[in-house]
Amino acid sequence: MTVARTATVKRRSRSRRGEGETLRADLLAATERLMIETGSAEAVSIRAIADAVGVTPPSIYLHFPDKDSLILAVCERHFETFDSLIEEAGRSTDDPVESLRRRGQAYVRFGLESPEPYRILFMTRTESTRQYDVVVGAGARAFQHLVDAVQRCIDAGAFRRVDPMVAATGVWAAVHGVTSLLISMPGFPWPDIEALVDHVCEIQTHGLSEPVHEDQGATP
Amino acid sequence: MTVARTATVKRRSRSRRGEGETLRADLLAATERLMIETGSAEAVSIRAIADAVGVTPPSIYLHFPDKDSLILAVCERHFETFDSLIEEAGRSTDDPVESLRRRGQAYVRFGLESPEPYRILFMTRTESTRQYDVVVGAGARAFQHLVDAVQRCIDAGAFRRVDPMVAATGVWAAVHGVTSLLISMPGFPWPDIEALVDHVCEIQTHGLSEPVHEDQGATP
DNA sequence: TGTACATCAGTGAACGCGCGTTCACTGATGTAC
DNA sequence: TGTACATCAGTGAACGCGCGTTCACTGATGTAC
Repeated sequence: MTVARTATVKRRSRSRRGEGETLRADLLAATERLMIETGSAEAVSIRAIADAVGVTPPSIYLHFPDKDSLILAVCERHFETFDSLIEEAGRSTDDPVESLRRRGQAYVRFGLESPEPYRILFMTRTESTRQYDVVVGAGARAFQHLVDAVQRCIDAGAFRRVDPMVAATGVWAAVHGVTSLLISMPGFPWPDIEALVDHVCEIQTHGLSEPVHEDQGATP
Repeated sequence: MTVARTATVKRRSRSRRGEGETLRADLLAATERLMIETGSAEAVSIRAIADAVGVTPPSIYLHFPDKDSLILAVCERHFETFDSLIEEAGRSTDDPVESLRRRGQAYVRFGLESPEPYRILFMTRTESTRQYDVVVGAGARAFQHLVDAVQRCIDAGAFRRVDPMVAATGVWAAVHGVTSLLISMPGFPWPDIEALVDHVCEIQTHGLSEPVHEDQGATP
């Protein structure tokens, strides 16, 4: 898929001396927007980005060595947004299980609101060393936050003494699963999304809780 | 990513009269192989397929109206394989919960053994009407099989009386989540894969079971 | 039994396109003397 | 205060490439008479 390039292009006025970096910011913003619009990094061309900003293609190379670096810089920004959104949601309560549930909901919300960044972060194969570094680096940080959240549930006695790494991976797989399916198959007859996300979170917390439990609010 | 095309190409000998359809089969096989090798349908070119089969590009159009149709035909075949593999695994036991677990394990196995078909079936946005028809048509059939399997667990009294549609979607999301993450991020420090898949299945069955249960084998 | 002919299963060359990237350049702007 | 000049922030044109697809054709093969 390729995005239509406008025939009449509005020229961006040249930056004042010493303000060349403003173009860099504009390029990042335009690339991000086009990535969201087209739905894939491959479909966003250097020419389309240049057009969107009102500049000629070669000027992009004044700020990024190649196209990959530009796409990667956009992904990096998104990973930071992603991590801080989840952390914020997790901090909004003192109850560790409820905190984990809110993290899960924030995760799905991020994915559905920013499907293309989500796709690039979590749904495309990370091949190049550079992409690997960015995604795995930032991703490992975010993942550690999740492991900590699971550990707090175990410490509070709400979860069984499972391996927190495995449990956290399972939680991640569950929220990623629902997010990525909703993104990939918008035409599928999904049940109510909110109910589905609640169910997924409930299964995780119930599944990880002690086998016998009566005060957790699960109706028999 | 593009696959290197061999310089010296072995010519396929022309089919005998009335046996033109054999090229069709060869094209499907070669396309499937190239899709697996390159990791994406976009990266497989008409020219590369023609080379692989030992034929010139235009002859492909004798059998498929365009590239999309060829790719789609490959996906269709894979969906049938996929569905029958899962069904076979599910039928290998009479216990409905164990049957569901085996389905989950077969699902992940299929994804890890055929990552590129899996990616095309479940991880790329289904946009074109034709792709939509194939994937949603075959997918809906496979999904109904899963709903039935969940329903059997409920009927047997092993699962709570949840909405089987929602529960099945949750199970799907869980196995899809772990499969797609393993495919997308091979470099991530995953825990032992078998233990992870077991854990994911266990969380689903435990999470869906009645809150109070002592004979299900979960260690406290 | 021999031959003209329709048909089948392709071929070879070319089309126009969009792509990432390079190269030599330009013109405004700030600075040194 | 005026001017030469270095530098900054770009431009315009072109490169080679691979792509999907089309078009007019070819040559072997089976069939009808």
